[in-house]
Amino acid sequence: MSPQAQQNERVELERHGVRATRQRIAVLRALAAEPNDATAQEIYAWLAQRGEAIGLATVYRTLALLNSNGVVDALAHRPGELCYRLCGEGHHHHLVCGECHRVVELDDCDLDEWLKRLAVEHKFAISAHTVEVTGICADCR
Amino acid sequence: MSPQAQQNERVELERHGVRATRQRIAVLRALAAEPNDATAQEIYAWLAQRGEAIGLATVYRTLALLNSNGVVDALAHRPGELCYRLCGEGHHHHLVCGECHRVVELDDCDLDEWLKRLAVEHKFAISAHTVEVTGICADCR
DNA sequence: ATAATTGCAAAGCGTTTGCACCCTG
DNA sequence: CAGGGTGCAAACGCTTTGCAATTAT
Repeated sequence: MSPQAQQNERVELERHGVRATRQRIAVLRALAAEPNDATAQEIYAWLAQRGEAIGLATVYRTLALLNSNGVVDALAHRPGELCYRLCGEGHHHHLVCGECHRVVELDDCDLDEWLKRLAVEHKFAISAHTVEVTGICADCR
Repeated sequence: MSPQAQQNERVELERHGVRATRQRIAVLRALAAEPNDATAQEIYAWLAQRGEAIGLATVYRTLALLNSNGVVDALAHRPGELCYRLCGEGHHHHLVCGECHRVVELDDCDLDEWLKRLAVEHKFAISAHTVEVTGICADCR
């Protein structure tokens, strides 16, 4: 990878007040290369295969850090493991293909009105909501 | 527990083509006693505390079985563990209090129109969707 | 310089499984 | 009585952690 390309990841990390290390830049690159979501183990394997010297624990620590800084999304489609993916700005949900695991990022969320109604009806202060839509994409049919 | 009370659980199990054993009846009773959701471990502890002789593995096996037979819902609010709860009939979503983990079952789902639009727009055959709304309930505020 | 980050290996966690025994139907 | 169900303990897979060595600012 060119020093030029690394520059993007470095800036992204520093923008979030995170120290730019070789390993963190590598994880960010792996995420950028993956159009869908990936588990920590998959990212580790991807990097190892390309000769990146990085420990599995570091991958986990980095993903947790990036997630808490809002750089990556953590999806829990299956119990017992988390999937991560670079997230766009703002609030959004995902449409996942059950066959090939392709993920489409949805940018519109029509739920606000419904949520407001729920808040009143059940006397909840609603802080968050997740939506995950599953189906089969055109290519898998 | 009275033999009378056991009868309800027995019928419920047999209705789903599941053999009624002492342990399965006990798990069903534990679920019925829990207004919110519970993990396998919590159900095991609840039963053990009441002197029910049951193995942890059996609790896991029973919950998996009941889930695949549509008797219980499995929610994954937290990574690495599943929560189970008796589910009402039909399609519904949950409103969960992040503080006390109280769960409110929502019976209206206004998403159908939105989903239809997504299906067309992204050429997906949509098979399922999950929604989970998190907030703080009135009692915890 | 020095405080943060890393790697390794060990521990932790919830969950699953193999197998001999037991019970339901 | 036959086949499914159970208990135990060991195995599992993913994730986290302790600690000494390394690295970024």
